[in-house]
Amino acid sequence: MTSMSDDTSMPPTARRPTMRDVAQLAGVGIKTVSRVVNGEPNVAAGTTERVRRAAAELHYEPDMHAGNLRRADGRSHTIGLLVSSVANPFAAHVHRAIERVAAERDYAVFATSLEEDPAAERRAIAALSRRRVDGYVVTPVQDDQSYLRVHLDRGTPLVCIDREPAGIDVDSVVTSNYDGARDAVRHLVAHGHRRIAFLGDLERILTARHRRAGYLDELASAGIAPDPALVVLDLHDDASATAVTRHLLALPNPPTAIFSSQNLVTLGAIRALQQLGLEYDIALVGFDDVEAGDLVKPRVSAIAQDPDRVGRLAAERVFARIDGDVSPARRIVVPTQLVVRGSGEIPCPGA
Amino acid sequence: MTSMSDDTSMPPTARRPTMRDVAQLAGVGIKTVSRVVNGEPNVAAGTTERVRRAAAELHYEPDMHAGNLRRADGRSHTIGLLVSSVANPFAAHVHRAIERVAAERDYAVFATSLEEDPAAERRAIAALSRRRVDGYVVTPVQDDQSYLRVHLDRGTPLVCIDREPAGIDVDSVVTSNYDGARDAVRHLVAHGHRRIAFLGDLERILTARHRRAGYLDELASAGIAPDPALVVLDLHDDASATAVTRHLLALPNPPTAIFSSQNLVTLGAIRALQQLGLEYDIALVGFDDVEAGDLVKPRVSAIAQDPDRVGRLAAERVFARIDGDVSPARRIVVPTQLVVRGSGEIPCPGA
DNA sequence: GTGTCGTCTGACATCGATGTCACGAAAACG
DNA sequence: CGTTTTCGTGACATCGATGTCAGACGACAC
Repeated sequence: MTSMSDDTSMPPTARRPTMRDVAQLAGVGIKTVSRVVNGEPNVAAGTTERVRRAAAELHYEPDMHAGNLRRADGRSHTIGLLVSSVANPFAAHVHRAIERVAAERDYAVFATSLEEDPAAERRAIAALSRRRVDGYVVTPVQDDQSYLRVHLDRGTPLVCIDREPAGIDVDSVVTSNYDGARDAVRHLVAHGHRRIAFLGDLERILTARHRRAGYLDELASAGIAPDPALVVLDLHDDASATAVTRHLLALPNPPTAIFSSQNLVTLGAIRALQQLGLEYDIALVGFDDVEAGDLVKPRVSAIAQDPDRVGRLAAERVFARIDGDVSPARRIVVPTQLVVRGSGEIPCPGA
Repeated sequence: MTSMSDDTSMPPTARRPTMRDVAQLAGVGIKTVSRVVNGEPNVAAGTTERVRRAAAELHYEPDMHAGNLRRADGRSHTIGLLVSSVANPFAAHVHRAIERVAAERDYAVFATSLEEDPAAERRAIAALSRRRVDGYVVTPVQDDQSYLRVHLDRGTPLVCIDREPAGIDVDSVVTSNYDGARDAVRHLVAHGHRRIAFLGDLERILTARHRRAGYLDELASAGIAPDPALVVLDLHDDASATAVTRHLLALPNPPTAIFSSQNLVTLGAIRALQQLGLEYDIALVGFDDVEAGDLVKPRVSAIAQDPDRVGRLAAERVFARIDGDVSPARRIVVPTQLVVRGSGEIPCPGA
């Protein structure tokens, strides 16, 4: 007869010990265990020791959620992060920066990808609200965030990143999209270019519109009339960017420079230039730096963002609010930086 | 006298409504609200409607944690993900894939970066355990995961990704590091190379050791005696990789090809080659594809991993376990793919 | 008209913890 | 030495929800 009643390997699920179990084993009241676990004062040294030993023996882990139910401040020590996609390099670095700040305070971070879907934004907020997060860091997708006011009124702070909120008055941390775009265009103009193409991201996205505005305004202040044929909007992946770039360069009167407004679009443009063998003839500045941008030839000039700083500042704002800061909403602009590497300094042939 | 008692903008925190509030407003018992919210049967249509209206009017959101306390299955509908860094492109894509599977089941994902710190692994597990996650997906950092057995025994499943677990018998989803490395070396040998340098990641990391083993074994089966001078280990960033590569190429008898075992290291090697003007003379294959690898010249050949598949499979395993699957632990290997682009096909000059 | 049944509903105990409070013992005070 | 304080401790109510159970009611069969 083989051992059917094997004690050590059979049980698929052992019950998770509670404070009561620890209390019983230590021979004390449940409240005393609570005191020891939470480091409250007025527990005899010997008692503390017994409780600790019992807790360790049972591998006891307190249930934060049960505790929060009764606890005065009711904090879940959890925040929620909503971004376009956790796989997007910019968002991923923002995430890492936020996590770093959160870790210092023993906060855990829920991350959710919205993929530019407005419905996903509401769903994600609801899901996190049911989990009672203490605060949100959000890349807004919807046109209007006023539906979030209820959460704010209940004391759950929210900070917007990358894009400005609409309909609510909350802290935001944004990149200087408009000024950055102007910098890019000014740089190209300074190298003699007047026919500068613009490869824009989805117009649905606020920052894309800001970059377009910067492009147009800088052209205007340089006294250059924009050529509608050189302005292409609503690009969001590199394949379409490649196709569009090839098309632009095949025009009878092609651009001599390109300002691409987003990471993937920049990669697509470079691919087109390489295919046509024009990478040393057409100037290119991209918004948002590309990994390995200094290994491509010519090396890629870019308007670099600072995701690390965006994330850190956003996290600091949420935690300040969680800590009770009730000062007026702040709008923090993180400047971009023109990274000069080569592709943006190709001079205009005619000039 | 200005309005000091402004009702609409003053209150910093409004109380969050509970089921009791909804019940009161709807004129029903609290249990009936619970029934409606959870879609339980046997509630009159009119009552359901009144409750719904009351809940909507108060913007009621159920408290999942309070519910789980009493609920029979006790699921928190939350899983934890531990990776090297959420900013690492490989991990970020794994994360996205896991999130996709989780979203289908209304699960939220906690992501934590360990940065190869063994202590961080234990801290993260403890933090998530206190939050009662239903499962873990972990990139192990510690040498021994047997301390996790308690969690497993309590019915919280764990799946390892990228690296094999040690000391516990759980599902794992790993890349074919060893075979991938052999593929890389075989490819270089096929192009006539015999002096192939190896740029290895931190030896502390299991996968790094596997890649090194693959490198050595493939050399051996090609009848090539490894030159210790060409094997450099413990590289983890691109600056040191650049320096080491420059050093190797300055040797009296330099390598004719390089196999770099990790993303950042590959970038560093390319930089060195470009600085020396040798990028068309020295063959290079990198483990793990680099973004924009097809825009660099020569285009970068690589052993590509499939993070999307790794993430999806890992998530499927965790959820299967959460659903009660008690079949033996499975080890799933996701194959790598050799991406031929140019840098790896540079022939050996002598041959 | 009466008994049985299914539907609809709410009172109450409970989940695992913390906040309040009261009590006994020891310490500090006069 | 009596009295006030402080310390150390546990009983109990409570947080916001769900599980159990019993009761009210109307429909239906006899």
